[in-house]
Amino acid sequence: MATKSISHEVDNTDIFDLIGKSHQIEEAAAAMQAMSHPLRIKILCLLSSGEMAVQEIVEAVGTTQGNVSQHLAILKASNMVVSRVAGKQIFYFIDDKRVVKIVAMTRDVFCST
Amino acid sequence: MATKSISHEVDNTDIFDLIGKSHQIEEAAAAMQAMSHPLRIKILCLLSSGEMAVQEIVEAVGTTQGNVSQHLAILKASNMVVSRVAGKQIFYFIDDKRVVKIVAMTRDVFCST
DNA sequence: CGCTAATATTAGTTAAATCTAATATGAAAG
DNA sequence: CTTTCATATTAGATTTAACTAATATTAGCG
Repeated sequence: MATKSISHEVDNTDIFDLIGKSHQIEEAAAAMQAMSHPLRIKILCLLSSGEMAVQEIVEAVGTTQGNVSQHLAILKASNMVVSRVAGKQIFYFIDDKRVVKIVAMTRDVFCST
Repeated sequence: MATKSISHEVDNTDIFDLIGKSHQIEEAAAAMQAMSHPLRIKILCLLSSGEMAVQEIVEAVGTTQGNVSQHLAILKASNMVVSRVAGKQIFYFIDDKRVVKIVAMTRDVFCST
C-alpha cells in the first residue's frame, strides 16, 4: 500500500467529489435503501399517480395492514412520502419532486423492454 | 386471502402492473439494494468515468482492501459491474447502460443544489 | 522454485431489516 | 360513553448485511 502516486490519476470532479460531497452520497444511499424493498417500490409507484389511503394500499399490494404501516413509516422517515389526515383515514402521497423523478427513472429503466 | 375479487380495482397499467411486472419490481429492488451503501455508490461513481483496478478503488474510497473486495463482489453479483483480468490486476467497470443511467440519475438528483 | 504484489475468501461478531401476531390509539357514530 | 373502523405501534423471532482480521489464491518476477 506504499505507492501513493497513481499514474492513472482519476479526475472525478465532474462526477462526485468524494471527499466534499460525502453528505450527498450518504443521502443517496439512504434513499436507495428506502427503495430497496419490493413492497416499498410498489407503494411509491402507486403513490406516483396520486395520494392513497392506507387501506387502499393494503388492498393493492397484498400484505397485512400492520406490515404496510411499517413500510409507510420507513418511507416517511426517509422523507419519500408525507401524510395527510382526513377523518379516520390517513392519506399518503409524494411531495418531493425528486422522489417522483427517481420513481419515474426506476420505471423507465426496469420496465422498458 | 379468500376474497379474490377486489372491487377497488386499481388501474395502474400506466404505472406498474403490480401483478404482471412483479419480476421487474424485484429486479429494481435488487438494484436499489445493491446501491444502498455509500461505499458502493462511491465505487459506481468512480467506475462511471471508466474502469479501475481494485487497488485504485481502495485508495480512492479509503477503506481496507478486503472490504472493497467484498463490496465489489456484491456489485458484481447484482450485475452492476463486471471485471477484466490484466496480469496481476483486476479491472472493474460498468458494462450495462442502464447502470450508467441510474448512476447519472442519482448524481443528478442528489448532487444538484 | 521461492517471493511478492494484487485480489479474493473465510470466519466470527455485531448490527440492522423484516415478518408475524398481537395490541394500542384515536376519530367518528350512535 | 361504548363501539367500530382505520391506522399505528410493539415485541419477539428470524434473516440478512456489515465490518474486522486473518488467510487463501494466483500471476509474474528473479
